[in-house]
Amino acid sequence: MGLKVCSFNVNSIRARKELILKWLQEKEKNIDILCLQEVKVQEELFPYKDFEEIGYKAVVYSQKAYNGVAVLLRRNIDHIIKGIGDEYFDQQKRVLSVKTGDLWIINVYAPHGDLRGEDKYYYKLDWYRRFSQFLKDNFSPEEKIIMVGDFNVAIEDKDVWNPELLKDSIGTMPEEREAFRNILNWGFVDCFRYLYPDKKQFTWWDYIGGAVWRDEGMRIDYILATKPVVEHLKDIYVDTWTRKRRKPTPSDHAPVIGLFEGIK
Amino acid sequence: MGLKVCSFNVNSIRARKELILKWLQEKEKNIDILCLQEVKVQEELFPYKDFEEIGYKAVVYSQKAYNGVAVLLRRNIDHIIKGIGDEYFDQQKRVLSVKTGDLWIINVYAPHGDLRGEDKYYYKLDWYRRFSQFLKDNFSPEEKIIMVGDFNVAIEDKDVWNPELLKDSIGTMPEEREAFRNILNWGFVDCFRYLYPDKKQFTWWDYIGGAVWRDEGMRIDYILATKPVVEHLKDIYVDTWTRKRRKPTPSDHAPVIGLFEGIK
DNA sequence: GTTTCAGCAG
DNA sequence: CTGCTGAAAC
Repeated sequence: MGLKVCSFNVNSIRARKELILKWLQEKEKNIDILCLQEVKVQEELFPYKDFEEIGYKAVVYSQKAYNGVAVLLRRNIDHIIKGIGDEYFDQQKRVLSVKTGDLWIINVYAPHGDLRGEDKYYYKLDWYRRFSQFLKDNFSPEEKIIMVGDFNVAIEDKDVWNPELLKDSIGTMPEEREAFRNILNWGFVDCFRYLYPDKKQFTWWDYIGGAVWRDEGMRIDYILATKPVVEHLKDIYVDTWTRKRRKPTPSDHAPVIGLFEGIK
Repeated sequence: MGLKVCSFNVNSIRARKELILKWLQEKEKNIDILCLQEVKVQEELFPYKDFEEIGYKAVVYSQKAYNGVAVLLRRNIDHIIKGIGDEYFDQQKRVLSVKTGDLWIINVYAPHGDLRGEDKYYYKLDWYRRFSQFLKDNFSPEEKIIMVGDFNVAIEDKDVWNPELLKDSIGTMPEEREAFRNILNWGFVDCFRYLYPDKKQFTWWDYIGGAVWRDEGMRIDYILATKPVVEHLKDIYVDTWTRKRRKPTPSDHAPVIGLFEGIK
């Protein structure tokens, strides 16, 4: 009777629909809240029906070709916030907040970024600043909040397979880490690292060169929780069932799954 | 101990590979000579290996994105002619001739054409003239020749589902029919019509509107044979096993299969 | 309706 | 390496 929450960057809901449905039915039958990133589809074209048939209501905030997030759940939907309240940044559909009971779910797809000095490098840092503001404006660390998603930052060196090789690359730069750290400092706990201080576990592996087979990846997908929720954290793990296959082609990310017990 | 010859416009060997292999192994296990059209792939990228594994040697004459033909066979390859000996027309890879024993196989993908007066309308008629010349230059009607392929012409009104509706459309125009008739008159018999003078049987159905389910098609794929071969013709049929399905997506054409008995 | 490509994004 | 778009071809 725990609460099972999943964050999964699917890299296109259309390309991945069959695999996700199979996974939900054969491997992870009792996920309560499924947060998807990079669904890359117009909202009207989201396959609502397929997920309804297995019991999920879908809240979708998305756009054509890029970005797009969705929260699928088997619980009441009591409030929805689409975007971060910024006309400029909300041109890219990256954040969807859904309240169920007294629990907020914030589903995030942070910008990928680029190398230092490039346009997208600055966009990412600016986005993080604006996103911090959004959190401060709408939530309090005293509330029950589970924030999940692809933050496109590996918070520590132990979260990348080869820190020397990947020093100062996208997702490991100190200024990116600081931007993400600000979010945590506001009042979130990194659930995975909280339970497993030393574990090497990645959530993303490059498609190129079959990196997943040598476990050359990064941990950039997170389940974060405010203090009132962390108390209920029971376990958290990365499920490579979808990722470690060739056909049908998987997402380059694996889902992260958190278990919370005794939460209403 | 007959000879089974197949003509199949696959509309991309890469998109269709799995379906064709499945069909060859589950439905048509004993095809001796398989002629493919519109393989749409660079020769280096043709999946030679997959067909070798089930016993076929592949001779490929193809190009990127458009056109491209291949002859797959389980017999000796004694001579190969690529193209029609014309630098201009051979920019489009449409004709591949393979000799096995004293039997010639000529595999043809004729131009699609366009409505009267358009560039591609003239290209098609010009191509037919040049192709006639190629036949005269290289072969004799006294030889054993099986010529197959997508000729993009429905030779008679009974070869289209609605002759009134499709009058003067691509593939039914009198000048296209005359161009194809010239080929037949040189010394080829239309094997299907020879055995079945009145049968309504199409080989192509438009993807649009699910035409195949209402049998709204055209007969534009043929197996032709010179007199010394027609004597051995036993049967000919269109196999809709691949065409009548939704997944994996089939070609818009169905294969035509001819049976010749007592041929060396 | 389906496939191809280039160009872009990740 | 995989995905999406938009145009062109059929």
